[in-house]
Amino acid sequence: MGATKTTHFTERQNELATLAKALGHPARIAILEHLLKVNACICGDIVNELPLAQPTISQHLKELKNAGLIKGEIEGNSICYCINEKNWRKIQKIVNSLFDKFNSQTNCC
Amino acid sequence: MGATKTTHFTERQNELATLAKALGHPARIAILEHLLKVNACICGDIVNELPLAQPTISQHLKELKNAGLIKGEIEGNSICYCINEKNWRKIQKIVNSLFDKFNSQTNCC
DNA sequence: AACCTTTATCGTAATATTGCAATTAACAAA
DNA sequence: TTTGTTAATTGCAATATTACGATAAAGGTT
Repeated sequence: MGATKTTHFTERQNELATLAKALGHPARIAILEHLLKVNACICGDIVNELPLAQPTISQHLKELKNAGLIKGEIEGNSICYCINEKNWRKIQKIVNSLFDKFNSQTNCC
Repeated sequence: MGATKTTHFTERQNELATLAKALGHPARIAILEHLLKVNACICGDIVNELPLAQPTISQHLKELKNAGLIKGEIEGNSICYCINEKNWRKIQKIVNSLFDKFNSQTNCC
């Protein structure tokens, strides 16, 4: 096979996995960190920052956008990407909800 | 191509991406949540919990173990899996170090 | 209009992931 | 030793991801 059996898992499990997957590539981490660093959503110069071709960057930006991590606004003939403020903290909470489930008191080994 | 260009990114970016990747599948989220729920590291009955064949579960467990999220200890002829206490919080911190970089004051859009 | 700049999309090749049947390995129990 | 139980490994098919050249689309500039 190879196809992920998403239907067998809960909505929440799939959502969390999808978010993690979006973060699961160094180029996308690098893109996010660049956006976080410059704060102002400087756009296509991400291509100059990273050692990847323009279509590849564009593809990664699309995935980050689909995951809700970033947003892009048209500005003249270029596009301004930046952190999706509305979702960022929400996604952080979703991720932490998994990590916070751990209780070291009752862990057996 | 298709091969991820890990060499072009920092150690940290690759580490974070690898961790996120390990979390990037609903089956692995489900396995982690089961381990978190039962607290005692009940072992191979994960296979009974999830709608996946034993070799598939075994493979997912291996990936979670490689990522440092869980550990497995031999106990008789079965193996006891549980959350890797030592790494769990550390990994949570690594993930949060990304999310905490966001400063809504200076975000432009 | 013709031209340039910027970004998305298409097409395709290389590689990685997912899933499982079959088998093996390791150990316990009879 | 033989048998049973549990989990890892192997081998392979199906699918997904990654990367990029070529091209298209959209808007600005002259």
